[in-house]
Amino acid sequence: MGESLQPSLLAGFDLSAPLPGIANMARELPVARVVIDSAVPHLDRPFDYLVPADLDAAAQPGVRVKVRFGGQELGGFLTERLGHSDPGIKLQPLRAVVSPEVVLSAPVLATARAVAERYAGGVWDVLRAAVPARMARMETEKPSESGPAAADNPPGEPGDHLLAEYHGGTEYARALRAGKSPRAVLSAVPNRPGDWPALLLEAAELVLASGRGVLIVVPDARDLARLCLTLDDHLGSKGYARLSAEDGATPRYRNFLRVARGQARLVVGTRNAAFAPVKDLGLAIIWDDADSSHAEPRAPYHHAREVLLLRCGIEDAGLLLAAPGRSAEAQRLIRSGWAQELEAERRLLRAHAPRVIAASDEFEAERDPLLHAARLPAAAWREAKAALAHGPVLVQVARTGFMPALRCERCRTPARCTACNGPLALGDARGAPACSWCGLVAHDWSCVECGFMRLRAASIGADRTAEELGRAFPNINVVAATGAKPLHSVPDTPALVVATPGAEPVAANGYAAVLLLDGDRMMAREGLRTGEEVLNRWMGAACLARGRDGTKDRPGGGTVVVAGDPSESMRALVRFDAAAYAQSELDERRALGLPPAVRTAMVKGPAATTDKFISALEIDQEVRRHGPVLLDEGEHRWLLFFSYAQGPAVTAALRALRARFSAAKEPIVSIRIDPDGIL
DNA sequence: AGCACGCCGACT
DNA sequence: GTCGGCGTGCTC
Repeated sequence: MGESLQPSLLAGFDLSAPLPGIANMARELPVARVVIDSAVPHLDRPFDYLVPADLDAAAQPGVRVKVRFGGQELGGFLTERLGHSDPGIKLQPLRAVVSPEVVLSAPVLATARAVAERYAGGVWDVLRAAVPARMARMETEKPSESGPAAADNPPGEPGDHLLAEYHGGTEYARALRAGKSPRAVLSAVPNRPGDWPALLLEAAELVLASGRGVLIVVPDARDLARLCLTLDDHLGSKGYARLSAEDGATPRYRNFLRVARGQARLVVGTRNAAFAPVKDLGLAIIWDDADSSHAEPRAPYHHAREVLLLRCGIEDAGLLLAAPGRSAEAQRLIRSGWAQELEAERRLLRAHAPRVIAASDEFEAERDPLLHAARLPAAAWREAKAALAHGPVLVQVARTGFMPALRCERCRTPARCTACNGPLALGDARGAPACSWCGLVAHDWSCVECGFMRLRAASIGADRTAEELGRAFPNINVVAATGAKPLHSVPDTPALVVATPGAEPVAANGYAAVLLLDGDRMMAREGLRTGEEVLNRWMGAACLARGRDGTKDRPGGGTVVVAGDPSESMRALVRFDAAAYAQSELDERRALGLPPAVRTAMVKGPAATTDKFISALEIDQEVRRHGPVLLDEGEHRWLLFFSYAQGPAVTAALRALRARFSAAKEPIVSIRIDPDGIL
């Protein structure tokens, strides 16, 4: 800004009407620039305040402050100290420094700004996710003995060469150790010593040894628990900091302070840990970036992978995207040359991946009513039966409640109510199917397409499946693990473990078999990325199975049975090659001009305002505009398609216009950038 | 969300 | 001539 040319320290102060306390302001750098806690779009910019002399010492960049803003007291972060402000503005004094603790570092602020730009959202919304709520007592708590992270075990004993099992991995490791910041995408080989936590730890230790900090972001509490077991073993619980919203506000803030104070150089956590103020970040690692838990469910709906991409650019840090499968976005980073691919040795993958069997033999199951009820293909039943002699068997089913949707058994046409056209379902009370909208009981249902008179459950939930499997496998212990009843691990004893995607417990020595039962149901969801999501869920579960060959610490013979109609996803699972699948998906999207080969924005709100918003948008003519789509309650939705190169200009235009509309008191339009699940 | 400032009507 | 209606726009 041009004010650096302004010679007078006092420019901008109204000297004719001194403010209270102006005589007592700080002598050096008397102006504090503050981002305020306001969700109002046109107030999403810094405001300047005067620093009273008594707050001078505490008013450092990065601290929480209180300010007076248009009649009310607001919270905020002090971002800068300046010699003077813009001329012609009466500055208010800073009301208070909430705590001298520096909780917002310069690179994190820069990242938050970049994230807000990318997602056309407010900086404050990002900061709220980035900086955990203050817990005042934690600030005075004396740090429990051992100071900076000290590894009890020197880095690098068992499994020190896991990265070397990938083409380019040795060079990648060397670069990390040498203080460089390489970027890579890796699809992890399962059943290696210590599994993926050991692989990520190996990369982290190389960077720690180079004197820099490391950040590891995982999708959820289950993965975090698994990673922390490994870290506790190798570094001790004091050797790193763990940041997860699920740990609760107090431990979260305690750990956050250790990071902010530079007492922890290795940080692991869930999505918002991507903003952890790690000092001198050398490497950020994201595990399983295709998992939807990495997307923040609140505005501006940022994704941890994109946060880290921006942050690594800002801090010149390395990035490692590691996963059981491969997201199309990760594949794009390889294809564009931004990241290198660390590809597994094919021979190694063949030996350590489980054997995968595709079972599409519906008619076999029909002969056995028990298997039919549990919708278990005969091949799956045979494999499970055999595997149960050696260990636990995982059964992955689609996420849904107790109430299944019904279809015609012969032609698969969804069964609908004759009165209101609502979907028919079986309640938990056994009996005739009923409409789940109007409740009308369909006594003698027949298919409107083919006249067939038998129904089949399109899918049933984990609880119901567990019940049915109990009947198909008498005398076998059956446990269910779902989002509602999470279970992190199961013992290495024969049992059937029914779980929904993402909630699969880990078996101590791997599962003897994994049955993937609800592929058709998961595939039935209309959506551009359905095939990709299904493959990722399958790969995630398949990687919990034992390998084809045994290793010295794990038996072999692992088998995966995938049931359902043949599909590209199924073929990719059988070949255990998510990278090739992601590449072909990406090629297809590029040809069609669809995400993630292009970027998208969704604008939605009251019809008139939204249409006006779109026509007032000052963006390149080449940006494709689709709409309006009429939604419920008179709302309109528009979709914009634009290239990655056009991205910054488009999101900047959306942000600027949103601010203009907000200032003009137009109703709120909601904007989502690169939303998942709309297309 | 609150507060100032501003341009019209009603009243001491 | 002055007080005050609330409509519009800004808030460091």
